[in-house]
Amino acid sequence: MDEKDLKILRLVQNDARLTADAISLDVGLSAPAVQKRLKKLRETGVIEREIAVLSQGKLGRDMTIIVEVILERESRAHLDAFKRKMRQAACVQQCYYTTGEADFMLILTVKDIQEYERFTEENFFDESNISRFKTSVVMDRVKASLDVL
Amino acid sequence: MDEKDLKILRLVQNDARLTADAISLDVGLSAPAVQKRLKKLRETGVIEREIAVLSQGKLGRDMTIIVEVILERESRAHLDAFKRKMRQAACVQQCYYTTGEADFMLILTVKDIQEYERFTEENFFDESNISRFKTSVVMDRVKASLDVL
DNA sequence: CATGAAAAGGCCTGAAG
DNA sequence: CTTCAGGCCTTTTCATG
Repeated sequence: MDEKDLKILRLVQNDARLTADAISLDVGLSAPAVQKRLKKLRETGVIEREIAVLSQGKLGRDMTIIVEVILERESRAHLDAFKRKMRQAACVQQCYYTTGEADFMLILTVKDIQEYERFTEENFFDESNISRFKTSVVMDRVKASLDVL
Repeated sequence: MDEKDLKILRLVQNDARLTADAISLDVGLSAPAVQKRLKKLRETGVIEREIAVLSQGKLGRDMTIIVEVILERESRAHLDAFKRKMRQAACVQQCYYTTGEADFMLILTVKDIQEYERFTEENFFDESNISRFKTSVVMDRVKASLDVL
């Protein structure tokens, strides 16, 4: 992992379709050398995966909601059950288990507020283990980068 | 946008390196037909971009922090200034302007708590427009999907 | 108008220097 | 690491439903 690897990573984390040839010009290596480094970065897990980012708006899911959840009981079994539920729920994009007031922080994308209401009924009200939850509607997605470097 | 397009999108949002040939088997089209659909999906912006997801842990930035920020004054100028700052800050991965108690919700990744402290000093304490902020440290990143479909 | 088959071009992957 | 050759993927072209 030298400076050239970092440069390659900065490029592909913004555009995974760049050809090795294009990268080689920026980095100052031959195209095969770049490919070799990319292969190693994938194998070692530095590059976890390569994905297509879809437009939420064009797919009719342009509403983003943030939810703080506080559980009633924080036993291991209850925590795991809640985590499992969030992983399965399609509209949950991100779920964090946190310190502080809330136990969990969720970021969801939905078509409209009705879809969110349905989500809460299926995931918060049926199960009595939710103490309370606080909903915030996102007015502006100011920044949504995935850049690590 | 028919069912075949949706199937293609579901595949590439998980793995953008799939060949058109591999996709064609799942979708029931020829490889060129898949390529043409992919091209159109890119041109129309349904596929916004294709990126490499890097491992935060392997790059030494495995600490995730969530911050709720409440501003002192909510004038347009102050809002814009804060948004601009967040866009520039490298450790800010996501920034949302929200309804509810907090004005902004941030998700950052840092190397350690010292880096976060530095961030707060540079962005929260120097400027008097921050009323208060609440920090939560992420213990478990339960889910971090980007799947829209 | 979108699909499929075949050919041309470009890109990636190995070996040798 | 680079150069070069081989092979795969992609991208046209063109004919078809």
